[in-house]
Amino acid sequence: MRPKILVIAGPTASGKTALAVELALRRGGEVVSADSMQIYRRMDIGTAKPTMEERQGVPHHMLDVAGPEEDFSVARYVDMAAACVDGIISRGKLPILAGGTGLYIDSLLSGRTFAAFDGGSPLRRELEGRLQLQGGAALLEELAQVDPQAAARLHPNDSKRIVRALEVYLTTGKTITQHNLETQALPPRYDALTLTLAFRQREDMWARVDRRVDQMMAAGLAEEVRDLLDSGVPRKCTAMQAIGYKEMAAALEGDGDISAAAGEIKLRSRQYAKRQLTWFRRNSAARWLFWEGQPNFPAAVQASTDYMEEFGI
RNA sequence: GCCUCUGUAGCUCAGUUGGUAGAGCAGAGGACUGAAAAUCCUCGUGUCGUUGGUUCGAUUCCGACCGGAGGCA
Repeated sequence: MRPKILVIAGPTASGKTALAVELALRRGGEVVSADSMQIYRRMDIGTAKPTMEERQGVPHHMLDVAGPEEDFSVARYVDMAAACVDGIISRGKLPILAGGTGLYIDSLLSGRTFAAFDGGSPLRRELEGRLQLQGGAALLEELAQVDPQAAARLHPNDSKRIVRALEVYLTTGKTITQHNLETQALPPRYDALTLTLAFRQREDMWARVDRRVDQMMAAGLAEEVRDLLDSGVPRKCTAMQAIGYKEMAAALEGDGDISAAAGEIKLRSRQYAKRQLTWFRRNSAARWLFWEGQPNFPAAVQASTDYMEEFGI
């Protein structure tokens, strides 16, 4: 029998943290973050990492587990987060997986494994070089020779995935299609009740996102980014691709227009939230909690508790 | 007051030598298996400022009017 866990998903600024903490306090749980950017140390304001006050004494895992110059990955996340979840279970408490990175959540729950990967391998550099010279269509054609199914699903412009598919085949001798099939056949690691938070009206979500960005600016996002840059964190690393960081870094090293950067951050955050919703919508088993205008936590706690009782956690 | 330029999709603009129009951005939807806050795909009918005129036909030409920008006095 698979361990049962609670998952709280939702787009950015939908209230995941507050609900997770509240439920953890009531039920005796610990929070495991499922956020690809809160992973990094020294990135607190821009990632809206829960403060100590917000955590209210509830243990939080998978925050600050990597340096900003490090390159993290889903595979590393799954390994580490699974250990956290299992530890919580062994302590007799409820694991609450809370976060907005759909790939991380699904990968952890499904028990998915990932094909071998070695960072800056010569093969990868070669593939990327050829991508520049010959273009995606040529590489896609080459992929079609060995893995027609994967090639059929990929668009010539989707160079990131074309390169990875070729890389997987050339390093493991197994096509990514086959790897995916095998991994899909694996039994899920956990039995999850997923609660997805969302705003009924898109405009309400935008307003919330905008307000949150204003709060980040007031809390010193510009200084946080400045510090990262000053300490030598390269602009191109994964952490600096986070929304809020890349725009602010560009402003700080460019025209210095901080308020224009804030506007850009709001825009990118809204677009990100939309993409998150697209991801979450495909989980047909998820229970959705919709906010009417503003978040209503007492009501959400009540609804969540009902669902949890029904689910048996 | 006069002169010049300008008014086209939510925004910035292109265009039609007269046959009712198209890009970027925004927006919507989708994808996603070791970068995922990343990356990629699909979707464009709007009184062409208003109103007269010329014309088989005007958003396109002409006039007037109403916005906007600049110049001269």
